[in-house]
Amino acid sequence: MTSSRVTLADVAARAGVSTALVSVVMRDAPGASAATRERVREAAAELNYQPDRRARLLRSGRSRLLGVVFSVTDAFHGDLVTGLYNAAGAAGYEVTLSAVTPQRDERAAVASLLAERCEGLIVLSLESSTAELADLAARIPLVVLTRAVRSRAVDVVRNDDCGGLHLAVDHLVELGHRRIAHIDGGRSPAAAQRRRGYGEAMSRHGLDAQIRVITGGATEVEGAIAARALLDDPPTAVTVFNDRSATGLLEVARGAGLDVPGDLSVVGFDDDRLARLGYINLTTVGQDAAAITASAVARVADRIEGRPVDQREVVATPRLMVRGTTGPVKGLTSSPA
Amino acid sequence: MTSSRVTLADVAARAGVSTALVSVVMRDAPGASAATRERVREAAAELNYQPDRRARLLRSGRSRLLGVVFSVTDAFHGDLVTGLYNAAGAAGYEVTLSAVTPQRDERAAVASLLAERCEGLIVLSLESSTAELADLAARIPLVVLTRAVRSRAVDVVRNDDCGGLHLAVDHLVELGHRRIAHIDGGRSPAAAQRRRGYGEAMSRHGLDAQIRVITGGATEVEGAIAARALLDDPPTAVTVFNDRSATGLLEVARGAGLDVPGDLSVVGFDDDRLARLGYINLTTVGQDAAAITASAVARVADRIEGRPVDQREVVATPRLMVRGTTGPVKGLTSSPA
DNA sequence: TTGAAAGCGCTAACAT
DNA sequence: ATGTTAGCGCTTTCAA
Repeated sequence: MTSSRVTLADVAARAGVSTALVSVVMRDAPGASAATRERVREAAAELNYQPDRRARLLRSGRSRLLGVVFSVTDAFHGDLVTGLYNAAGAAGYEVTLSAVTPQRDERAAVASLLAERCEGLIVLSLESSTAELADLAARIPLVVLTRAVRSRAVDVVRNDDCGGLHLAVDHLVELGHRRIAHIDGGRSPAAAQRRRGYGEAMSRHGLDAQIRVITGGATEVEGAIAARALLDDPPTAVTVFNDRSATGLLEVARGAGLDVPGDLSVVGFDDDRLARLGYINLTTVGQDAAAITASAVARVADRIEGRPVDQREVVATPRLMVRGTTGPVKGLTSSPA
Repeated sequence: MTSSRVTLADVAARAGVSTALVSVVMRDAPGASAATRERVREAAAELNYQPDRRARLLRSGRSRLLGVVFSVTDAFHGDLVTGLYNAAGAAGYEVTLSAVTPQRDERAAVASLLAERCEGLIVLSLESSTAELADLAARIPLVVLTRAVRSRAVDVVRNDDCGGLHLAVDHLVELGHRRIAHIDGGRSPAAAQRRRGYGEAMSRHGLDAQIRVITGGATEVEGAIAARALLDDPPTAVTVFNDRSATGLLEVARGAGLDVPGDLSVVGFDDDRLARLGYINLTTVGQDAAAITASAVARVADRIEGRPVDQREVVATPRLMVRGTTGPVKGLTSSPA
């Protein structure tokens, strides 16, 4: 019943060779004749041999293992984990996951990874304080994703949130919008970046920035509240802190009889699962998960292998995903004169 | 820079004792004086010692490690992973995660876990065929979650989908509904179970089962289509295959001017993130992730530890989450006569 | 209560 | 091309 007790020695005995030779064959290392290789592989297959990664890594000193801390509740983390597997595989590293759950905090997740002797850590999102991160970074190569860290001692890879709002505003201006509001996301670092990007882009176009500040956060409810505030004197377009908030706003705006995008164009941020749903179909600023994860793996590999690193922070370029909630300003298309 | 090279021997040297004793202390095993314990702990802390789990497990033969295969794209898997960490911890097991992504299939995820020498596997959802699962189950203790498996050779823990629809229908009947439709979810095993539960419950109440069959699946779009079909002659309530579909249905129903729950009560299934959103606030049948995961861990532990197992399939009891999309039948509350 | 020694499954030197 | 030996960091007899 419980096999998996097959070891190198078993394979060696069956193939009639030494364990060292089996090791060579299993690792595709040079130093074995084709005939032997064949025989060893056959024996291994017959015995259903699985190399024991732990023993292998214990002996060889290096683990080539990257620990990834992520949160099970965050949809975008799924995209990042996907990218990390790809990037790590390409770079010759394995990935081991450690989840943050409501009952398992970041500290626990990190400790578990440390006990597995990862060579480097990639941490998504974060409860940890800057000080904790700096401590950790002093112990092991570390890259923090998706958030800014106020420390010159920690490597960070993050999205260019500021640039993302430039994209959003440019898109709306191109469609003829001039009265564009921004629904703010509260006091997270990301919200500040996005607010700034909005302001910069508006000035660049010589437009008045009518920032609607909704303090407190990033949820559907807050988007809905913002929408109500907007209804008195609606702009022709809004950029919203994130997709969740934008979804709440859409809900209220449509409920109040506004046509989207006829009366109001809406741009979100994140390109999360919600935004892609057919019936929401939100135009939004997408983070480039593939680029972010590739940078993260490259960076942590540089640290592990002792290569010099020129900058602590890598900023990824976002992409505008044009969908159904943005359109030309009313009257613009219907004025062929 | 790169520490983490601290070993038991280092701690032993610093504390002035043998490595065996340090091992005892680190494992909280009996056989060391309080004074020694104190001294060893101090030394370990000073050196920032992290036990090497690999070496530990290699030596002790057992790994007490449970491998979990899950999908990064499925929100409910997040809940299950959360529960698995809790249950495994309580049972004295560690959890190691292996994700299925668009570029990493179940086979790869399982192979990686096997190489880590997990003692048991818990696999969520599944692309694998029944035959593959049966093969795997012959090699290592295995429990499959969230789906039925047509094989007497595989342990399964799943939700009582049929019973869930009994709950939903009972709730609606209690609110005075008699004309209740069911939006079907296509040809998955789960859809069949839910359809059956609906039919059974309706007969039990002596009601006519007006099943609206929408073939093809489980998405918002399909819910929306079903809603349109319903609009000609709407029932007073519907049970819907899942929350995603129910969300699409809500969208269309409200867009058509129906008041929910005034004109139409809606019950979903899954209690996924969407359902809990304030502005959707869907009454739904929740799967008991805690119970499912506890059963799964208990079952796999039984197998690992060689305890007899009486049944291959464990069925968890779902729970009705009453929220804002169900209410009394119109006229019933306003007829105090 | 404490220490010495063996060995988990594997890889890396070094021999042959 | 192949085998022998040693030892990764830890736990586990067994002896003191």
